[in-house]
Amino acid sequence: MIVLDYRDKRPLNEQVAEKLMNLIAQGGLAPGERLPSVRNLALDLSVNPNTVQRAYSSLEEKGYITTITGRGNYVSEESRWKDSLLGEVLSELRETAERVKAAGVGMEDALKCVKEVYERV
Amino acid sequence: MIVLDYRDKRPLNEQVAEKLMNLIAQGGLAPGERLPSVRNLALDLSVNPNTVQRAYSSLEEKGYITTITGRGNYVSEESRWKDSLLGEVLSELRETAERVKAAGVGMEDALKCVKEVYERV
DNA sequence: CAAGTGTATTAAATGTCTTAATACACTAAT
DNA sequence: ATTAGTGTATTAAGACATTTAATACACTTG
Repeated sequence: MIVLDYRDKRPLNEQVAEKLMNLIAQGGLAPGERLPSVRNLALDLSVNPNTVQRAYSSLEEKGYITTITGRGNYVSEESRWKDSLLGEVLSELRETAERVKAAGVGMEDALKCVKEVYERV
Repeated sequence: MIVLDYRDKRPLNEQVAEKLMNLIAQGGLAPGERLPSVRNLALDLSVNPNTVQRAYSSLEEKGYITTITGRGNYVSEESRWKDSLLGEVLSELRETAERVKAAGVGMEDALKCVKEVYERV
């Protein structure tokens, strides 16, 4: 389900959170679906439960999942996170585009680059 | 010349390097121009000389500046860094585009976003 | 020679991340 | 009620990166 990259310098809890978020955003985890328990996912990933819990906490804070004590963590309805995700991701794209532009890349090349990503399988 | 952001979680030496790199890429520091000495910039930024030196080292490694022991650090000719900067920046754009796509943003919207950045003054 | 330069080293302080070992409250099934 | 499984919280310890500090050395220029 998830594979951690130990060469990546980012904290494990962030990696876990991001990968789950991507899964949710792409529909790999449907709204209402239950996530693995903190302890189970920690076992799967060979990671400390605290690390998984931090990942889950940040996901709940951002609205991707809903936590029910004693039951588990469930994927939220799309309406809970869709808008903020779009906003976040588009502002990231703007920032990157600014940097690309500042580096002297022409608009045509930048657009072509984005297009290629979309047209790839 | 440079202002550090202590709310930013990234290391100071990376911030210094990035801000100088942006200045160079945008022509704020012309090729051949001399950079402040390690000690002087450290004083200006209220930062340890070691921190500035690390920033300068990474800039030299990437070809943005040329270091001459006993004399100082000088901005390299554009040809030294232009290509690698383009590559780096385009791969960053690809990564961001992947993320934008994964979040469910349509290609048209993504392209429009990039276009708007370029058409802005 | 003197001043200013880049460079290197060692030590200490700090902060974050991660693991580990518990403990507690809640929920569901029996 | 008991039990198993859940989320949550706490404390301690270690590993690691970042930064500061205090030096020292080699080089270049005037």
